Amino acid sequence: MAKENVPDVVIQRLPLYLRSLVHIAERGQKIVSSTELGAWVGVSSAQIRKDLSYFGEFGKQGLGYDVEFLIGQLRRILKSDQTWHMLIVGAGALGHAIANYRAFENWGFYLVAVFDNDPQKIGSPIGHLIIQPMEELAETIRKRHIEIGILAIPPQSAQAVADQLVAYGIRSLLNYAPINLVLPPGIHVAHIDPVVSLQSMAYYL
Amino acid sequence: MAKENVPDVVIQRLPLYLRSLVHIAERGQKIVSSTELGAWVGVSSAQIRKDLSYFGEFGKQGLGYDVEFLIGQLRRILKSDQTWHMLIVGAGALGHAIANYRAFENWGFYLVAVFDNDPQKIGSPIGHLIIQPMEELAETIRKRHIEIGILAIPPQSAQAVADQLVAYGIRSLLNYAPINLVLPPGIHVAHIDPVVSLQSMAYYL
DNA sequence: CTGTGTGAAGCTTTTCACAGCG
DNA sequence: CGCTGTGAAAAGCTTCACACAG
Repeated sequence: MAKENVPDVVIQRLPLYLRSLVHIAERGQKIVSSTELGAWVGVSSAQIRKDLSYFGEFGKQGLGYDVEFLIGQLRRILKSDQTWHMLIVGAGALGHAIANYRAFENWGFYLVAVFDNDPQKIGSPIGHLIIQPMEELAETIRKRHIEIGILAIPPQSAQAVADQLVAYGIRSLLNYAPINLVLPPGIHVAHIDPVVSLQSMAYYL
Repeated sequence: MAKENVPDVVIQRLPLYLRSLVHIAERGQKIVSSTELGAWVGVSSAQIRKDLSYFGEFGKQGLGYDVEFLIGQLRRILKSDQTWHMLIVGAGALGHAIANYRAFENWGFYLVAVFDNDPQKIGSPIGHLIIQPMEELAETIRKRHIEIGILAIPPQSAQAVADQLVAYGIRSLLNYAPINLVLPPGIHVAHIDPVVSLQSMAYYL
């Protein structure tokens, strides 16, 4: 399906291409060149052509790329054309904001369970779900076939909860806790830490 | 202050070093080697030594790095030892979660204003602030010396609001809207888009 | 002996530039 | 012609390996 070994950095750019392509499609545009897409995303045209060439030949020479076709190909490559089940641990302000975020389903990411260890919160509704106690983690992951965990908890407990999730079979983690998780090889983690982003930007101020 | 031209990728790693160093300091550890810090962060020891060498000689040969000293140096390099003023545009669920996030002040980032264009919301409290109308943007940015803008609005209006912020003098943007902003050179943008993170991870599933 | 700081080597990623096709 | 796809060249980044200092 995918070619040999594709650089990590390419995989991180494909979602950006996809996001801009959707935007271009919504404007009613049918065809796009690598130069134009590159201007939207902020990379060179050669970069885009080279990145796509890892996966096949999607363009028409002398013309460009069919926008809808390329969207479909990127969805397939990024596995956003199938269904994934996610859970959130942590039902604070952040957990609520994530649970009510409407953009996940479009891309095949379905939130199917939310957990918290606060007895006050357990049983309360959150979006269309009910907050569950941590004791039900293992069983819910197995029964609902959950592949992705989202951590929206304080940093003190993040490593321990991440270890639990991995022990119960989770292979991908989206970590909103401001701490670096140390996990076994084969587990994929993405960190979202606004302070880290701000600090990188502040360097240039 | 900073050496010649430091690669971007180095600047993006320094906040990760800082975050792990704080964690190490909280455990009461006084000295850390590049090998140990690398294990926490997930990079090689040579990488850490090389990255730090762009800015000076912070370690003691045969011993390692003084944790508190290195924290201080990284704070200085990343300009987290000074005060920055931020505003949020968008007072929805996400805007509220960000406004109530307690981790910014530790690093010198102070939220001083929140804006929304919904008349229903204007005047309501959010954290210790009051939601202001968009008409007050320009004046507030100037009077409060705001350098950083946070976008927590729907993607449809993100580009227009970003253009406004830049026109009024904002140089750094933290964008939570799932759209790629096209901005003039010299303006720094960091994107936080959980769908992009999830899509990159799903590739490996 | 331990662990930093750093040129040099090795590897990865990006850019170039052009053949080839619609 | 215009724009893709792609080897080859260039640039950038990481790792190696060792002199040196405590």
